[in-house]
Amino acid sequence: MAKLDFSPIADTTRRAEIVALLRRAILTGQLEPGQKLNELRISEQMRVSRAPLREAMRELVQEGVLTSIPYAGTFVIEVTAKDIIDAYSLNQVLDEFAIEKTWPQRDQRFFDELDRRHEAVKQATRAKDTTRQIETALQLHGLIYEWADNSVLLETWQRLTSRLQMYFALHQRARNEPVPAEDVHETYVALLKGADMRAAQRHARQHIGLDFEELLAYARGLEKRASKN
Amino acid sequence: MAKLDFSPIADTTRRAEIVALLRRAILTGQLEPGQKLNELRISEQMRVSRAPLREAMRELVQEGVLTSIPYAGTFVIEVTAKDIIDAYSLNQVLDEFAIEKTWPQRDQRFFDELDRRHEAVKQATRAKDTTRQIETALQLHGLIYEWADNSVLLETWQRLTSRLQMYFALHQRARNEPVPAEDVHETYVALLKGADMRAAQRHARQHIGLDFEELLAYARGLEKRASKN
DNA sequence: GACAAGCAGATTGTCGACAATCTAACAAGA
DNA sequence: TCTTGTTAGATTGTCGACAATCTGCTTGTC
Repeated sequence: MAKLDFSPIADTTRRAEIVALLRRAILTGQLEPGQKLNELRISEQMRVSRAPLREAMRELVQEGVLTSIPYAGTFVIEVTAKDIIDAYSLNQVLDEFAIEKTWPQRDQRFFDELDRRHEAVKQATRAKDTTRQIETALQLHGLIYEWADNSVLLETWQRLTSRLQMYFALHQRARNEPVPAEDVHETYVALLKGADMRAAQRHARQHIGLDFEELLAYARGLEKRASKN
Repeated sequence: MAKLDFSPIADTTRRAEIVALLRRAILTGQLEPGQKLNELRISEQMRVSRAPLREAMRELVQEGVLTSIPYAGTFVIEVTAKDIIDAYSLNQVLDEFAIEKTWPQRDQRFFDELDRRHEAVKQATRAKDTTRQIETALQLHGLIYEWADNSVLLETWQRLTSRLQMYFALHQRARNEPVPAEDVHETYVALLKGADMRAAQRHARQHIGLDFEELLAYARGLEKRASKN
């Protein structure tokens, strides 16, 4: 018999679908930071009872994109400048580690996948689909984590990604500008294919630092608005 | 009026208590890796309905100490040698980062807290309370994370800690030996009080590496047993 | 005896209803 | 006017029952 590896079949619980729906709504900014999630209203809209909805919300709380106060409600997390700084500085450290672990494991499959994801970003950019652009850019960036062969690291990155995606989405949504058409990932991809690991690590630090400044400015704006209340 | 800052009052939901109970049972090794958690049985034992129990289990799944398969059940995670290696190597990186961030913020309160936690470890060691010894040692270790002033880093550490605690507990339980009476944290504490940050970082790497070898041997043993089935 | 179909029991997933708690508006008193 | 007590409404937390799914056994067939 030919050895064929099937992917696990999809989770067919309502809970899993609710998690996906809610996560997407949060990460694309459709649900705004600080907003309260009314269980009854949402469960009616989704045509689902509160039980699986509540379980889904528990997962997202643990995932870090929701926060829950007993008997008061569950809310989308607030975004502060400090949160963004914290997430980014940790991300830099993890990037370095991921690159180090991935480096000796790079092979043709890695390079192919790298190109594939890079292409996906370019396509989303051409289509001016900002949401998808953010998604694909993070997926491109996540490859080094998937290749690092460290399950705990990968988990950590995925948690971090949720927030980064949310931050970027809010940022994009706020400035409401056409996205940059130039390809900012060209150098990154080239360095990952190259022979100088240190250079790749350095670039990851700086490359990330680029959008960081903008993001930070946005977060500071948020805080200023909040303090006026 | 005297300015007194109250700590937030405790969560008084059944769910929160169930989470605490289950987590403790898992992290102390009372619930063995791979073991299935029967919802009905547990809910009856705790005199609680399945709803809050299930929500609690969702949290622990997301926390990484349980794993869930739809319509099949929820299980305590299995521990493999690779998991331990992964957790440890990430922990080393995070330690370095935490020390770096904590370093300029060290003050008298930090040193006092350091001594307090160190004392707690020594006390647990004298009392030969292995469970508590693991707990307090991890708390001592966690101080640099609390002091680093990076919420995302702290979260990450707490997730990692859960597993580390579980690994240590299983290890202790397996070898069933009296715990080391000598104080292995003396140098670590001294270095954190000192002036040489690099030295502290180096020691964190090595100090952790110490028990690591033993832990790894235990994990390898586990895998050997598993493969016999 | 080997094997597939089908059935029974157990377990998880989901539902609708009730209990506990919070919030905000209002009334009463200093 | 400010504070405190009360109450009604809304919302979250919890419960017990039902539906969907899985597992292992039995039965029948070859």
